Amino acid sequence: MNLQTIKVACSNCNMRELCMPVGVSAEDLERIDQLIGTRRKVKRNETLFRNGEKFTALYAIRTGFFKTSVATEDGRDQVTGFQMAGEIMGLDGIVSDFHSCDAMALEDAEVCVMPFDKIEALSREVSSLQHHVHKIMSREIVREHGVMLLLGSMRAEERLAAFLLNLVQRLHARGFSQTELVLRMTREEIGSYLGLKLETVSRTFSKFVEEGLVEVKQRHVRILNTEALQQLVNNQVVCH
Amino acid sequence: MNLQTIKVACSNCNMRELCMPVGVSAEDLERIDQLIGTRRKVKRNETLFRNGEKFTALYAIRTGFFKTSVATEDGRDQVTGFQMAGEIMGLDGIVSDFHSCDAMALEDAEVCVMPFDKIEALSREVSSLQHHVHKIMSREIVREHGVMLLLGSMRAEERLAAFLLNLVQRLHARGFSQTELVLRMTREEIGSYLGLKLETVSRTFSKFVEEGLVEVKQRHVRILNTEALQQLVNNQVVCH
DNA sequence: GAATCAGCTTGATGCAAATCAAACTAAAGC
DNA sequence: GCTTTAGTTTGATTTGCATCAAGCTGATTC
Repeated sequence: MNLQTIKVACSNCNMRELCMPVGVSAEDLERIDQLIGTRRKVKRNETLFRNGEKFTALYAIRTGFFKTSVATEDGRDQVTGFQMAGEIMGLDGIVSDFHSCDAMALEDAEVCVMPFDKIEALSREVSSLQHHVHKIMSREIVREHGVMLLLGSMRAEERLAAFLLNLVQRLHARGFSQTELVLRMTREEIGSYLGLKLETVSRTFSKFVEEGLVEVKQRHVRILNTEALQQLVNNQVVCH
Repeated sequence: MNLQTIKVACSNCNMRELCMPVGVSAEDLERIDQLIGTRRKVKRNETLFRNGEKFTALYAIRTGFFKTSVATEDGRDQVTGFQMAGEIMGLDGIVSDFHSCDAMALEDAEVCVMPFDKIEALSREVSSLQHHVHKIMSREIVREHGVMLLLGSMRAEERLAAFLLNLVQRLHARGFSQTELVLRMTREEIGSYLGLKLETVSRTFSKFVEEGLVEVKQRHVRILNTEALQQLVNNQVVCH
């Protein structure tokens, strides 16, 4: 059983500034605390929700790392994103009341379950929460625009560089290193996200290593030249 | 000057069932009418909003056809969608208060301007409107998942087939033919959306014509074999 | 009605990434 | 410890789409 009934509070959660609106009165914050009915633990390789399941809640990641993916009838699938602590999952389910993608934990994880009817009810009373929910959804739309740009118009090197910089930037915002990271996903999952085959991902990593842009040891990556990666993404000629 | 101050009402707009929540009381519908301050006409090749402009409102298309696109610093751009009557634009601006994409009319158009602060205020009072707004944003997220799948894992033929079927399906929902359509965009714009070059789009159209799947005369397209196109998208072998 | 132009088609060629294949590595299971 | 397995790297080859190039079509302008 994955459900815990111990009461938890956003007000003393260290992810608060990522999940929750800022500048909320103590009174409103207490009400926002009520949103979270339960927490749920999800083990590595288990799904938080699956395509076709009834939508009931949004999920805020407390710890762990997820991937979301969509699939076609003929079995191809596409990773649509990687999510880490403080990020919200489940927005895909609102439109039809059923989830339209899978969310799988890539490492043991814990999420806060926020029943969506409660979110809507409280949003009607706390306008900062209302606006926050709108921003979260808008942010996801804008993020996906960026992925479309990547998939539609970038070459393999540019895609991988953009991917690494994005990951490390988000990790940095969570207090981790700006230059070192541990990949929680396989080369195949990276490839699926970037519209490449795993061999191409591997070769591109090797190329970056040869060029001295990164060090790679299995899933441990150290970025040696952030600027050069950034220039790659911007399609600028890198002067050696 | 593109602003009109004549009062317009959602309650007697024939796009209502596309823009607005269904099953709303007469009273609430009257309040929803108040959302639309003005209409705005946008001529072909003019922009409704641009990347970097202040976000103030969402726009519901009354007539006409738009494309939205994002650009990188180095000049590449990516069409992120084509929008038609009844669809909502501007969601990208909520997160940062500034638009992050361009919206350009591909034919003379008219939109309803819905100031976002008014939407939020009324959403707090009319829960059906609130849920409707959430659904519109969720629908956009799910749509973009589909585009990611297309860009990340489909071949040129599959992409174009999916594109045509999607367009014709949306047009059909608006009372147009299930088999005939007029493309409002160039081959280059289709290519940008599908992650292909215009030559590839053209060649793929020609291939479809050779195979008897469609008739193409300039921008007029008649679909002759919907099922075969659908099988192409699903990557199934088509038996001849 | 000739000239211009944007958009489209088609052909020839090149190349980036996919595919096929094999070997390597590290972790997990017995 | 040895075996198995999932994941990764690297090489050889193929291929689908991009690129380059030229000509075509229909609309617009003078």
